[in-house]
Amino acid sequence: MEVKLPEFDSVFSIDCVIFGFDAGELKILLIERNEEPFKDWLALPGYIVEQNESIDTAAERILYELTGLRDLHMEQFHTFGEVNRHPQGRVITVAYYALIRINGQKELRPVTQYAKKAFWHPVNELPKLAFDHSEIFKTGFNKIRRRLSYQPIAFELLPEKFTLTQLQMLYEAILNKKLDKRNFRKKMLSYGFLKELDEKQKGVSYRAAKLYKFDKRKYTKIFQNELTTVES
Amino acid sequence: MEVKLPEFDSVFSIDCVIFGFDAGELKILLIERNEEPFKDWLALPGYIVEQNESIDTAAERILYELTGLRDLHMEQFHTFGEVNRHPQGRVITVAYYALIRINGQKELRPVTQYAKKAFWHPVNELPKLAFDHSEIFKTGFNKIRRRLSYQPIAFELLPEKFTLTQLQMLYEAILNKKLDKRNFRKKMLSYGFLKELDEKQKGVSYRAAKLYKFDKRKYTKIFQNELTTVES
DNA sequence: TTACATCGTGTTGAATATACACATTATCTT
DNA sequence: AAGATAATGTGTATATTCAACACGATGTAA
Repeated sequence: MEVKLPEFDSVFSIDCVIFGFDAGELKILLIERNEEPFKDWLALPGYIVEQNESIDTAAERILYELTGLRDLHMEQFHTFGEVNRHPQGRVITVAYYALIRINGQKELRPVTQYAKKAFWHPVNELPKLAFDHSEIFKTGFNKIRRRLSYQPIAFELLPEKFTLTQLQMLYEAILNKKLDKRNFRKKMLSYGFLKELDEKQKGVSYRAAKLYKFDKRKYTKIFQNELTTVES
Repeated sequence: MEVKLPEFDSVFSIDCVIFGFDAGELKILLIERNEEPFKDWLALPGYIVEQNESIDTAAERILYELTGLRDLHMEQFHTFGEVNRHPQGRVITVAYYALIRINGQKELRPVTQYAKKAFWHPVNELPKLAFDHSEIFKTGFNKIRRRLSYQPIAFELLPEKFTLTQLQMLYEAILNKKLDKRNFRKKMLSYGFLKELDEKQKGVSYRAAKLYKFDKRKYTKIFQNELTTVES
């Protein structure tokens, strides 16, 4: 080390926008804060990056500590660096998102004291969130919307077996518009990564729909072809 | 301030991937470093964010200091946060890109001592760069490639008046493939944001081509309509 | 005047996207 | 068991977009 890096009172943090889909509604994961500033406020799960961990690792750890959720594939989508976004000092935050299945089983249980609890909240009618988290959410939501229109990322939100109507409802929830049933089905099936199962929906009081499953192998094959990247 | 933020020996930095187009070639802006580490290496223009400036402001300042360029519209595209990406400590860097006109007039002249010089270098055959800058460049290049396929961002690289052939050559340089002349023209003109001028190319030893100009007003109108964003 | 280099232009067929309605099926109720 | 209910599952016609493809016109230079 020939030159010392300057020492500022500044830190990095991670905030996570985790989308889930349940009961026909799109939701995100919020925590209730148990720490100042913004104690008792609702906020995105987020915390400070340790000095010896990469930001991707930090994102996983932080989400786990605040919500008990693990092993989800998150991706960074934007970095927020306004000077006064944190009242206690300079904090630049890297925002990540993920789409996951809300599974009745999975309990949301913070493993640190920083969060009182973690829970799913519908994306419509979100309350005001701590810090600039409302803006972070909005940016993230717009990202996945746009992404959904050219990449089939919706499957990550659905249970393993799902009906085409469920899939369509999810698209409609994210894109916030009605889609045509026949055209939607035609298009989805034409991709070739939906596998029709020999099984039907259970427990509905009307004609049960066929269940489908997402064929990841075919999906990645198709998806890869669409990306042209430089390697050199 | 009730709780103090932790004090790590960690800093934010900004790195800029600035694209230009000249003599039919796509280029990026590099500097020759005048500081350890990586003294004398080629690198992307980049430096440390001050405590009292937002990252967007920092990006502008840093680019100016290292290259003399001002007032360009940069956008962040990714944040690099591996633990050991900087040999002197923990440095997380937010990468920005911009597309600009290389103007014969504009001198590239660093105003700080951190860079010995700044210059344009063709994106093909880039040498190994300092830090993880080769990777940052690659990520940025892939970003603009993908972006070019759904947003007409190429105009930012061309002189104010340009021919359709020049525009096509630029697309071909970025996308790295040949395009069909007639289809390309048809499509570009169909957008309606190209304004045909009453002027022709000068100084060529063959039939001169018509000059066009980019109509920013129409462009933004069309462009806005394509984005559906959430506001609430 | 001739050679050269690039400009500028249209059509056709294929693929994709859009608009649109009703008979079928399983369940529930009486 | 008959009828009501609620959602499933399916096809066609039209418009739009994309892809492939070649050559005469024009200006410059020798």
